[in-house]
Amino acid sequence: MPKPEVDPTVQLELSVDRSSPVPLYFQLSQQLEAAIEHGTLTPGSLLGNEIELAARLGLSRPTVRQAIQSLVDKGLLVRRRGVGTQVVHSQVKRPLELSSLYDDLEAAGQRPATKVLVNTLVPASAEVAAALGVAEDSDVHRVERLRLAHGEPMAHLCNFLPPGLIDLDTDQLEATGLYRLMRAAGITLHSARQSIGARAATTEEADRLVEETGAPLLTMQRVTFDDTGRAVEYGTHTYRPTRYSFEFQLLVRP
Amino acid sequence: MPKPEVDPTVQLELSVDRSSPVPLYFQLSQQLEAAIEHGTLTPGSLLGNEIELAARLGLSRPTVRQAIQSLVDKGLLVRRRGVGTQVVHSQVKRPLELSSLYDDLEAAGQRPATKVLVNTLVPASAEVAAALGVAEDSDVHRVERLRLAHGEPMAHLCNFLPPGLIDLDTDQLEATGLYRLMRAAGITLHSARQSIGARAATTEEADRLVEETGAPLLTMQRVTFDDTGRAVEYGTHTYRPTRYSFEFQLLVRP
DNA sequence: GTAGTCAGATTGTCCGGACATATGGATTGA
DNA sequence: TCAATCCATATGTCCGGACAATCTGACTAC
Repeated sequence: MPKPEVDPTVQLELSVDRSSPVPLYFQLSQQLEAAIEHGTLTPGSLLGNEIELAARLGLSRPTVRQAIQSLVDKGLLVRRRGVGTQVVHSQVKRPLELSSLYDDLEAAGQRPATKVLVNTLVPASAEVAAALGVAEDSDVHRVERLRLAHGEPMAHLCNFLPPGLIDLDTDQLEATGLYRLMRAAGITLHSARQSIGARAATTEEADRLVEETGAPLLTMQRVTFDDTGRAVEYGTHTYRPTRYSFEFQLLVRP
Repeated sequence: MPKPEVDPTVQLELSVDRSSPVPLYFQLSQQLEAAIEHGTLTPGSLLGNEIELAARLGLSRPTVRQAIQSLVDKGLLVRRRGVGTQVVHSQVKRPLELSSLYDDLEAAGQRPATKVLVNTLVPASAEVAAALGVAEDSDVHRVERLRLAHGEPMAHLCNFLPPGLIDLDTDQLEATGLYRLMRAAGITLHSARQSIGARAATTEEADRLVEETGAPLLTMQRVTFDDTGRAVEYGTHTYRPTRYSFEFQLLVRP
């Protein structure tokens, strides 16, 4: 008598292209992720065992494991020894990337607008010098931007960057986000140290964001490092809490 | 003429115990992490190549790679094809875990105190029912706590939990954090969806936290899921922004 | 002197196999 | 009936090897 449970990957069209330069494990993980996203692999359903999956695809078990592991790291799958690998039941979306406000807004379908208020070289204050790891009073870029959504101000972004890293063109800054410019300049972002808090708006801050003096503001400070450990950006941002909040998904590392 | 550069791992005392039940790759990664933490492996220094390292330890290259990879995932190491693996230069500390306020405070050396204000069963409101995935008006635990540091209120924590999961003892809640109780009860936390914002304090909120009405408050909402996808906790927290802010480190996933 | 080329070094990907270990259900025993 | 034991199953760990892709630096040609 056959088991009533049917392995859902059997019906799934999985295939790899060995002539492609894309790694095999990556091809597989992308197909599995698409199937989960699309609902073909339903939450809670068990993936067929690794051995058989490898045999069916003509791959080795380590390759299949590598594909599955990458999805486990993303929080989409859970493995249980002696049981199998199953699709996580909850709605995992973004495991908290180093997010750019610009990308966030764009993903939400709100075409963000940016107004560059300041784009100059200034001597580094003690605070900025410490954050960026440069000498005090040495020249650093200072960029101040106002981010708007639906024509209303949403956030005030003040950033400092060490000189020589990137060419800061005002037009480009208004057309896209700072992180995209940095990535386009060949900088590989590695990590960032963030601090999120709140405080009452000063009169100056309130004027910029069309709020009342003393209104609550959401604040974020961030230092971003590239993979050599250099600080490549220091930012102090203020957000209107009625228009923006930080939303993200965390994964518990096992 | 010998190269002036010396492979720092040569001086390092690395060894593995094959009789131990601890996986070999884990033993190695822990020793490397300790060496980085301790400063024996200085930032920017190159790890010896994987082949030689494996030979010296009597391990296979996949095992050594697995150890190194786990540290790369933690953001402590960076690999470059054709170059080698080097210690990241910046100060990586916490890659943002699913943090418990209690643990955070304890790690900061502030012995946190907790006062349980409410610990009862209540019918689930529409909001709570939606977050926890239970029927509206069905019974759920409601726990309200005041977290104090140095005798001053720091945060007000309001949590809802589905029934039957855990025994909520008021004394235990005052002695430790909620997450520890859940882990101790055999619940494996998997992920959480968080939202951080700010708003002005209502009179009731201000009274609880010894603030003025209208003062800015930092707010956090969170739904936590276990590895079966069940929502195991929904919380609405308010923090005094002069006493607390969210600090964490993000890693860019390559 | 400068640019292009080439070789060595190192990680990235992949294979096929072996044994260990935890899980859950079926079998067996009291 | 209920509890303990056994066993099939699936993942976890580990091995040794092979070739490809990429980076660096030195060499060569112009």
